[in-house]
Amino acid sequence: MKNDILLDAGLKNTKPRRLILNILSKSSLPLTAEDIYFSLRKEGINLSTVYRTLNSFVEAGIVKKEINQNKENAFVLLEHDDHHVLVCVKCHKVVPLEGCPYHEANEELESKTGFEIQDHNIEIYGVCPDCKKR
Amino acid sequence: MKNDILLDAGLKNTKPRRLILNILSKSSLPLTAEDIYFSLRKEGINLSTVYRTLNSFVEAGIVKKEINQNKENAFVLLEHDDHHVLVCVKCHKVVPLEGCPYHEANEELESKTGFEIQDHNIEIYGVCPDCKKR
DNA sequence: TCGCAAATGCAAATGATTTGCAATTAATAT
DNA sequence: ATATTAATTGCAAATCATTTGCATTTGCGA
Repeated sequence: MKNDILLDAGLKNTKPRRLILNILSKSSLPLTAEDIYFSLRKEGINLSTVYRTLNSFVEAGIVKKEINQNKENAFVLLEHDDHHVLVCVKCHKVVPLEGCPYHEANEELESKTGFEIQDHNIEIYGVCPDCKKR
Repeated sequence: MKNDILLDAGLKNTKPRRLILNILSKSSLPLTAEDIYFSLRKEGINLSTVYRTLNSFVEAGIVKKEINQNKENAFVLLEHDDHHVLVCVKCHKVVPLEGCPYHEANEELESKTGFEIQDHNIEIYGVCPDCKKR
């Protein structure tokens, strides 16, 4: 069941962790520690706890730490990582892609490398049509 | 010529910027502001200048800000981004991949989206052979 | 249910990044 | 080549993000 995410990772099943996991699971965008702290303001969870929890989630491989569109440190559930995006190097627009042109290659990659592949993330950089006009 | 990178980006061609660009161009790994500051210690460049320069490089689309293996904020020349890596979600080992299985799809993607593609970055998450054993 | 290691909250400390301002420098027009 | 002007820099101080120490609480296994 779902709560085993924590147990499996060797983490005690506590209220702050359940709450934070829940918030992350509802957001496909990466969230900053502040974002999460704010969502939890009525629960009285401490900001230190948010940071400590996020760090242990990263350590456990549940969550990925990355830079969000606003250049802040942010956290996203690995399984929610927005896998395929085009990023404009001029205006920093981010356009999600449909489908995954890399799916077929996974099996080959698994046998070649011995990795058990769970997820992947593709970012493509270029100049968007709007910025090309300028 | 190479120095036009700065001019093209609308940035004045100054000594700190040339030096920082040069350091970035020699490293395929993402570097922290501190890393760069340290490399420049004999040049007497101020740490604020390093930060300001890196931010304007990011703004100009020359450089990407990302989280390095040590979970710090770091900067890498877009053209040096280590494009294809396997990341173990258990031990955080990073294994670079040879070749790019996504290369052929670029042309199709350009015509489909109108983007002028310059670069791309693929991260694949999974469990490495060593961690599978445990 | 008990005992203990792990987790939490709080306040304080640290570390990273940004900012204000005066002095300098690079690009532009003369 | 020089003067003009806006952009850039260095420095010190401020701010913001993140971590830490410690006393208290809580979850989990015996």
